Amino acid sequence: MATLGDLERTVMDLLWSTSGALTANELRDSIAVVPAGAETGRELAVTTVLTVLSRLEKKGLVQRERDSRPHRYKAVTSRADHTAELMHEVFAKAPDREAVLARFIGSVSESEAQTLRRLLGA
Amino acid sequence: MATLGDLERTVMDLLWSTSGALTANELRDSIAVVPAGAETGRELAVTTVLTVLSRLEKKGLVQRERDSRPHRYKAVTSRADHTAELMHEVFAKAPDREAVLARFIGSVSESEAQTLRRLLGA
DNA sequence: AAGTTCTTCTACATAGCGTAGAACAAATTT
DNA sequence: AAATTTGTTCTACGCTATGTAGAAGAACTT
Repeated sequence: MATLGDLERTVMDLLWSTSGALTANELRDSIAVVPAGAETGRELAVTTVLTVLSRLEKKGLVQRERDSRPHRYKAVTSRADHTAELMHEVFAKAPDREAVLARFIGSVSESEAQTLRRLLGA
Repeated sequence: MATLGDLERTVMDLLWSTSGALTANELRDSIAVVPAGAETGRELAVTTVLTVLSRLEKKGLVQRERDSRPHRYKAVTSRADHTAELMHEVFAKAPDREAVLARFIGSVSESEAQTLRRLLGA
């Protein structure tokens, strides 16, 4: 799976935290409000957002509703799915999986370990 | 942590599967023998390997022994450590960790799940 | 000192991403 | 329907990461 750039990531985060589908303009507005750090709330050009959306669509992360006129975009998978997929991708490439798991487990918090125990169930 | 390119990855894999430290020439030779897929076993220029090694050093993935004359290079962390770190990095960025864990667990094999149970102890 | 071997510097091509104007298409208004 | 507004597509440019390596400089050998 492709790596996401900063803006791509921002857009995906917005789409992921929205149940419905969003238009390029809605996204543009939301992004302007959330500038990373102390930057001025500069507005992006809508075309910029559209370009990013097209790229995300090509990457298979975003689906576009072409019927409604201001096209609406939504994430294809949930953020959790996406993250888990990324993790698994990295994991699958390793030849020494057991060792990886051991170290990974060592890096999660106790509550997360708890969650894992529960999920792994009986 | 930075993403690795193909050649960078190849070099790291070689370093990871070697206990000792390797020289640029040794790496160059090994790479020539292991061309991805059906490509011809073309040799890289040593300088190419050296450039990559410098970049990996700058990224903190490789340590260089400057005392011995043909400098020797070795991986700073084990592959398992590196992989686990990458996984954790992705994981940490997710706001919905529980969901991520659930999906991740769903993607690992039964034997790996078994390993996880064991690692997580009683 | 001369020759050989190794390292560093510099450089170029390609690809991904942020960015957006220009041109084209569709909807809305008059 | 013509004009105007709104939205989409095409094209493009700059920057950075990466693969690639020659040229030049440094160090070791003989």
